[in-house]
Amino acid sequence: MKEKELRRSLAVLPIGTVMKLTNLSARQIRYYEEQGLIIPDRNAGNRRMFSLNDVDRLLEIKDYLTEGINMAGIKEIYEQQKQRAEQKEADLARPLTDNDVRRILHDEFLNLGGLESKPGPHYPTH
Amino acid sequence: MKEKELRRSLAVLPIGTVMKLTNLSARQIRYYEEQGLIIPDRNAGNRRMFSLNDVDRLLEIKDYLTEGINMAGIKEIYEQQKQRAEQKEADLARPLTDNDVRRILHDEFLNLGGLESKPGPHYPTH
DNA sequence: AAACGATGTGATATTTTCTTACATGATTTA
DNA sequence: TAAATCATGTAAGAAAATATCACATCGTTT
Repeated sequence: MKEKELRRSLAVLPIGTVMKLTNLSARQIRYYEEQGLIIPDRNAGNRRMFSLNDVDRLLEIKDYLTEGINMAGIKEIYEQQKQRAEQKEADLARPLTDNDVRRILHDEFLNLGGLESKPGPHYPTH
Repeated sequence: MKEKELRRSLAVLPIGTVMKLTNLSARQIRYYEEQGLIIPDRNAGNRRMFSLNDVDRLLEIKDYLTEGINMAGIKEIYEQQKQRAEQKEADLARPLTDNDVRRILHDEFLNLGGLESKPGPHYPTH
Protein backbone atom coordinates (compact mmCIF):
# COMPACT_ATOMS: atom_id res chain seq x y z
CA MET A 1 0.00 0.00 0.00
CA LYS A 2 3.10 2.24 0.27
CA GLU A 3 3.18 2.69 -3.50
CA LYS A 4 -0.31 4.11 -3.66
CA GLU A 5 0.29 6.47 -0.75
CA LEU A 6 3.30 7.86 -2.51
CA ARG A 7 1.35 8.38 -5.71
CA ARG A 8 -1.45 10.15 -3.90
CA SER A 9 0.94 12.49 -2.17
CA LEU A 10 2.95 13.36 -5.28
CA ALA A 11 2.58 17.06 -6.03
CA VAL A 12 1.87 17.06 -9.75
CA LEU A 13 -1.18 19.26 -10.29
CA PRO A 14 -1.12 22.99 -11.03
CA ILE A 15 -3.75 25.21 -9.48
CA GLY A 16 -5.72 25.44 -12.71
CA THR A 17 -6.33 21.71 -12.70
CA VAL A 18 -7.26 21.75 -9.04
CA MET A 19 -9.75 24.53 -9.69
CA LYS A 20 -11.50 22.37 -12.25
CA LEU A 21 -11.41 19.23 -10.13
CA THR A 22 -12.82 20.97 -7.07
CA ASN A 23 -14.85 23.80 -8.53
CA LEU A 24 -13.07 26.18 -6.18
CA SER A 25 -11.67 29.55 -7.22
CA ALA A 26 -7.95 30.24 -7.07
CA ARG A 27 -8.75 32.77 -4.38
CA GLN A 28 -10.44 30.16 -2.25
CA ILE A 29 -7.67 27.62 -2.65
CA ARG A 30 -5.01 30.17 -1.75
CA TYR A 31 -7.03 31.33 1.21
CA TYR A 32 -7.35 27.82 2.57
CA GLU A 33 -3.61 27.48 2.21
CA GLU A 34 -3.16 30.76 4.05
CA GLN A 35 -5.27 29.29 6.83
CA GLY A 36 -2.99 26.28 6.98
CA LEU A 37 -5.61 23.79 5.83
CA ILE A 38 -3.45 22.61 2.93
CA ILE A 39 0.23 23.06 2.23
CA PRO A 40 0.84 22.56 -1.48
CA ASP A 41 4.38 22.14 -2.71
CA ARG A 42 6.06 24.80 -4.80
CA ASN A 43 7.98 24.07 -7.95
CA ALA A 44 11.26 25.76 -8.85
CA GLY A 45 9.34 28.74 -10.22
CA ASN A 46 7.24 29.18 -7.09
CA ARG A 47 4.11 27.72 -8.66
CA ARG A 48 1.87 25.78 -6.29
CA MET A 49 1.80 22.06 -7.03
CA PHE A 50 -0.94 19.91 -5.54
CA SER A 51 -1.28 16.21 -4.84
CA LEU A 52 -4.38 14.05 -5.08
CA ASN A 53 -4.47 14.13 -1.30
CA ASP A 54 -4.66 17.90 -1.48
CA VAL A 55 -7.58 17.64 -3.86
CA ASP A 56 -9.34 15.25 -1.53
CA ARG A 57 -8.84 17.59 1.35
CA LEU A 58 -10.12 20.55 -0.63
CA LEU A 59 -13.27 18.61 -1.46
CA GLU A 60 -13.62 17.81 2.22
CA ILE A 61 -13.22 21.46 3.12
CA LYS A 62 -15.94 22.32 0.64
CA ASP A 63 -18.23 19.83 2.34
CA TYR A 64 -17.50 21.18 5.78
CA LEU A 65 -18.19 24.70 4.58
CA THR A 66 -21.52 23.78 3.05
CA GLU A 67 -22.33 22.08 6.35
CA GLY A 68 -21.92 25.50 7.91
CA ILE A 69 -18.60 24.84 9.64
CA ASN A 70 -16.26 27.83 9.48
CA MET A 71 -12.50 28.00 9.04
CA ALA A 72 -11.84 27.83 12.76
CA GLY A 73 -13.93 24.69 13.03
CA ILE A 74 -12.27 23.03 10.11
CA LYS A 75 -8.85 23.92 11.45
CA GLU A 76 -9.77 22.31 14.75
CA ILE A 77 -10.99 19.18 13.02
CA TYR A 78 -7.72 18.72 11.18
CA GLU A 79 -5.76 19.64 14.27
CA GLN A 80 -7.43 16.85 16.19
CA GLN A 81 -6.97 14.44 13.34
CA LYS A 82 -3.29 15.25 13.42
CA GLN A 83 -3.13 14.72 17.16
CA ARG A 84 -4.73 11.31 16.84
CA ALA A 85 -2.44 10.37 13.97
CA GLU A 86 0.62 11.41 15.94
CA GLN A 87 -0.50 9.47 18.98
CA LYS A 88 -1.07 6.41 16.87
CA GLU A 89 2.34 6.82 15.34
CA ALA A 90 3.91 7.09 18.77
CA ASP A 91 2.08 3.99 19.91
CA LEU A 92 3.35 2.01 16.99
CA ALA A 93 6.75 3.64 16.87
CA ARG A 94 8.80 1.26 18.98
CA PRO A 95 7.43 -2.18 19.61
CA LEU A 96 9.05 -3.75 22.66
CA THR A 97 12.34 -5.51 22.05
CA ASP A 98 13.25 -8.74 23.74
CA ASN A 99 15.42 -6.73 26.07
CA ASP A 100 12.49 -4.56 27.05
CA VAL A 101 10.48 -7.62 27.87
CA ARG A 102 13.25 -9.01 30.08
CA ARG A 103 13.59 -5.72 31.90
CA ILE A 104 9.88 -5.47 32.47
CA LEU A 105 9.72 -9.00 33.80
CA HIS A 106 12.68 -8.25 36.05
CA ASP A 107 10.94 -5.14 37.39
CA GLU A 108 7.82 -7.15 38.09
CA PHE A 109 9.81 -9.67 40.07
CA LEU A 110 11.31 -6.84 42.10
CA ASN A 111 7.87 -5.50 42.85
CA LEU A 112 6.57 -8.88 43.91
CA GLY A 113 8.08 -8.56 47.40
CA GLY A 114 6.28 -5.32 48.08
CA LEU A 115 6.16 -1.77 46.64
CA GLU A 116 9.36 -0.22 47.99
CA SER A 117 10.54 2.77 45.90
CA LYS A 118 8.43 2.27 42.75
CA PRO A 119 10.46 4.01 40.04
CA GLY A 120 7.97 2.88 37.46
CA PRO A 121 8.67 1.11 34.18
CA HIS A 122 11.45 2.54 32.05
CA TYR A 123 11.68 0.48 28.87
CA PRO A 124 12.16 3.36 26.43
CA THR A 125 15.74 3.78 27.68
CA HIS A 126 17.05 5.82 24.75
CA MET B 1 -12.96 -0.87 -12.15
CA LYS B 2 -14.60 1.84 -14.30
CA GLU B 3 -13.77 4.49 -11.70
CA LYS B 4 -10.05 3.85 -11.86
CA GLU B 5 -10.03 3.85 -15.65
CA LEU B 6 -11.65 7.24 -15.66
CA ARG B 7 -9.14 8.60 -13.17
CA ARG B 8 -6.21 7.32 -15.18
CA SER B 9 -7.49 8.88 -18.36
CA LEU B 10 -8.26 12.28 -16.83
CA ALA B 11 -6.08 14.92 -18.43
CA VAL B 12 -4.79 16.85 -15.43
CA LEU B 13 -1.03 17.16 -15.84
CA PRO B 14 0.78 20.01 -17.58
CA ILE B 15 3.82 19.27 -19.68
CA GLY B 16 6.20 20.46 -16.99
CA THR B 17 4.99 17.78 -14.61
CA VAL B 18 5.17 15.15 -17.32
CA MET B 19 8.74 16.15 -18.08
CA LYS B 20 9.71 15.50 -14.48
CA LEU B 21 7.74 12.27 -14.24
CA THR B 22 9.26 10.84 -17.40
CA ASN B 23 12.61 12.59 -17.68
CA LEU B 24 11.75 13.50 -21.24
CA SER B 25 12.30 16.94 -22.74
CA ALA B 26 9.37 19.04 -23.90
CA ARG B 27 10.76 18.64 -27.40
CA GLN B 28 10.60 14.88 -27.17
CA ILE B 29 7.11 14.82 -25.76
CA ARG B 30 5.84 17.15 -28.48
CA TYR B 31 7.59 15.13 -31.12
CA TYR B 32 5.96 11.90 -29.96
CA GLU B 33 2.65 13.66 -30.11
CA GLU B 34 3.46 14.84 -33.63
CA GLN B 35 4.10 11.20 -34.49
CA GLY B 36 0.69 10.25 -33.15
CA LEU B 37 2.01 8.15 -30.28
CA ILE B 38 0.10 10.17 -27.71
CA ILE B 39 -2.76 12.61 -28.06
CA PRO B 40 -2.83 14.87 -25.01
CA ASP B 41 -5.86 17.02 -24.39
CA ARG B 42 -5.69 20.78 -24.67
CA ASN B 43 -7.12 23.15 -22.11
CA ALA B 44 -8.98 26.33 -22.99
CA GLY B 45 -5.69 28.16 -23.47
CA ASN B 46 -4.24 25.52 -25.80
CA ARG B 47 -1.93 24.05 -23.18
CA ARG B 48 -1.36 20.33 -23.44
CA MET B 49 -2.89 18.36 -20.56
CA PHE B 50 -1.79 14.79 -19.94
CA SER B 51 -3.36 11.84 -18.17
CA LEU B 52 -1.64 9.16 -16.12
CA ASN B 53 -2.18 6.86 -19.07
CA ASP B 54 -0.24 9.30 -21.21
CA VAL B 55 2.60 9.23 -18.72
CA ASP B 56 2.59 5.44 -18.75
CA ARG B 57 2.73 5.41 -22.50
CA LEU B 58 5.58 7.90 -22.56
CA LEU B 59 7.57 5.71 -20.18
CA GLU B 60 6.83 2.76 -22.48
CA ILE B 61 8.02 4.75 -25.48
CA LYS B 62 11.22 5.53 -23.63
CA ASP B 63 11.75 1.85 -23.01
CA TYR B 64 11.12 0.93 -26.61
CA LEU B 65 13.57 3.58 -27.74
CA THR B 66 16.31 2.38 -25.43
CA GLU B 67 15.63 -1.10 -26.78
CA GLY B 68 16.58 0.30 -30.17
CA ILE B 69 13.09 0.38 -31.64
CA ASN B 70 12.47 3.48 -33.75
CA MET B 71 9.36 5.62 -34.18
CA ALA B 72 8.05 3.50 -37.03
CA GLY B 73 8.36 0.38 -34.93
CA ILE B 74 6.65 1.89 -31.95
CA LYS B 75 3.87 3.21 -34.13
CA GLU B 76 3.33 -0.26 -35.51
CA ILE B 77 3.25 -1.77 -32.03
CA TYR B 78 0.53 0.59 -30.91
CA GLU B 79 -1.33 0.17 -34.19
CA GLN B 80 -1.49 -3.56 -33.64
CA GLN B 81 -2.50 -3.12 -30.04
CA LYS B 82 -5.34 -0.96 -31.23
CA GLN B 83 -6.40 -3.53 -33.80
CA ARG B 84 -6.53 -6.24 -31.16
CA ALA B 85 -8.45 -4.01 -28.78
CA GLU B 86 -10.98 -3.18 -31.46
CA GLN B 87 -11.42 -6.83 -32.37
CA LYS B 88 -11.96 -7.73 -28.75
CA GLU B 89 -14.49 -4.95 -28.46
CA ALA B 90 -16.33 -6.20 -31.50
CA ASP B 91 -16.36 -9.76 -30.12
CA LEU B 92 -17.91 -8.63 -26.89
CA ALA B 93 -20.13 -6.04 -28.47
CA ARG B 94 -23.36 -8.02 -28.80
CA PRO B 95 -23.90 -10.96 -26.49
CA LEU B 96 -26.65 -13.26 -27.76
CA THR B 97 -30.17 -12.23 -26.88
CA ASP B 98 -32.86 -14.67 -25.86
CA ASN B 99 -34.21 -14.30 -29.35
CA ASP B 100 -30.90 -15.33 -30.84
CA VAL B 101 -30.86 -18.42 -28.68
CA ARG B 102 -34.35 -19.41 -29.82
CA ARG B 103 -33.43 -18.93 -33.44
CA ILE B 104 -30.32 -21.00 -33.05
CA LEU B 105 -32.20 -23.81 -31.39
CA HIS B 106 -34.82 -23.66 -34.11
CA ASP B 107 -32.11 -23.93 -36.76
CA GLU B 108 -30.63 -26.92 -35.04
CA PHE B 109 -33.97 -28.66 -35.03
CA LEU B 110 -34.31 -28.03 -38.73
CA ASN B 111 -30.91 -29.53 -39.31
CA LEU B 112 -31.71 -32.63 -37.31
CA GLY B 113 -33.47 -34.34 -40.18
CA GLY B 114 -30.45 -34.08 -42.43
CA LEU B 115 -28.27 -31.37 -43.96
CA GLU B 116 -30.39 -30.09 -46.81
CA SER B 117 -29.47 -26.51 -47.84
CA LYS B 118 -27.27 -25.46 -44.90
CA PRO B 119 -27.56 -21.68 -44.93
CA GLY B 120 -25.50 -21.55 -41.77
CA PRO B 121 -26.24 -19.67 -38.60
CA HIS B 122 -27.45 -16.12 -38.96
CA TYR B 123 -27.96 -14.61 -35.50
CA PRO B 124 -26.34 -11.21 -36.22
CA THR B 125 -29.41 -10.26 -38.28
CA HIS B 126 -28.69 -6.61 -39.26
C1' DA C 1 26.98 12.76 -50.61
C1' DA C 2 22.27 13.46 -49.77
C1' DA C 3 18.29 12.45 -47.17
C1' DC C 4 16.18 11.28 -43.05
C1' DG C 5 15.34 10.69 -38.02
C1' DA C 6 15.37 12.23 -33.40
C1' DT C 7 16.50 15.92 -30.62
C1' DG C 8 18.50 20.58 -29.14
C1' DT C 9 18.04 25.50 -29.17
C1' DG C 10 16.39 30.23 -29.84
C1' DA C 11 12.82 33.73 -30.76
C1' DT C 12 8.52 35.50 -29.90
C1' DA C 13 3.67 35.26 -28.43
C1' DT C 14 0.21 33.72 -25.31
C1' DT C 15 -1.42 31.74 -21.10
C1' DT C 16 -1.04 30.74 -16.35
C1' DT C 17 0.14 31.80 -11.93
C1' DC C 18 2.10 34.76 -8.39
C1' DT C 19 1.68 38.51 -4.86
C1' DT C 20 -0.43 42.53 -3.15
C1' DA C 21 -4.07 45.53 -2.38
C1' DC C 22 -8.60 47.03 -2.10
C1' DA C 23 -13.75 45.96 -2.30
C1' DT C 24 -17.86 43.58 -0.59
C1' DG C 25 -21.67 41.34 1.67
C1' DA C 26 -22.67 38.40 5.60
C1' DT C 27 -21.89 37.49 10.41
C1' DT C 28 -20.08 38.39 15.02
C1' DT C 29 -18.84 41.13 18.48
C1' DA C 30 -18.52 45.04 21.41
C1' DT D 1 -26.31 49.29 15.99
C1' DA D 2 -21.68 50.52 14.65
C1' DA D 3 -17.44 48.32 14.16
C1' DA D 4 -14.78 44.35 13.39
C1' DT D 5 -14.12 39.96 11.26
C1' DC D 6 -14.84 36.36 7.77
C1' DA D 7 -14.78 34.40 3.25
C1' DT D 8 -14.47 35.68 -1.26
C1' DG D 9 -14.21 38.68 -5.59
C1' DT D 10 -11.48 41.52 -8.47
C1' DA D 11 -7.68 44.26 -10.56
C1' DA D 12 -2.76 45.30 -11.53
C1' DG D 13 1.71 44.14 -12.70
C1' DA D 14 5.46 40.78 -12.73
C1' DA D 15 7.31 36.29 -13.42
C1' DA D 16 7.01 31.61 -15.07
C1' DA D 17 5.33 28.05 -18.15
C1' DT D 18 4.01 26.75 -22.49
C1' DA D 19 2.92 27.33 -27.50
C1' DT D 20 4.58 27.38 -32.36
C1' DC D 21 8.03 27.90 -35.80
C1' DA D 22 12.49 27.77 -37.64
C1' DC D 23 17.00 26.36 -37.94
C1' DA D 24 20.97 23.51 -36.14
C1' DT D 25 23.10 19.02 -35.21
C1' DC D 26 24.58 14.44 -35.36
C1' DG D 27 24.05 9.68 -36.34
C1' DT D 28 21.99 6.35 -39.55
C1' DT D 29 20.04 5.10 -44.20
C1' DT D 30 19.79 5.36 -48.75
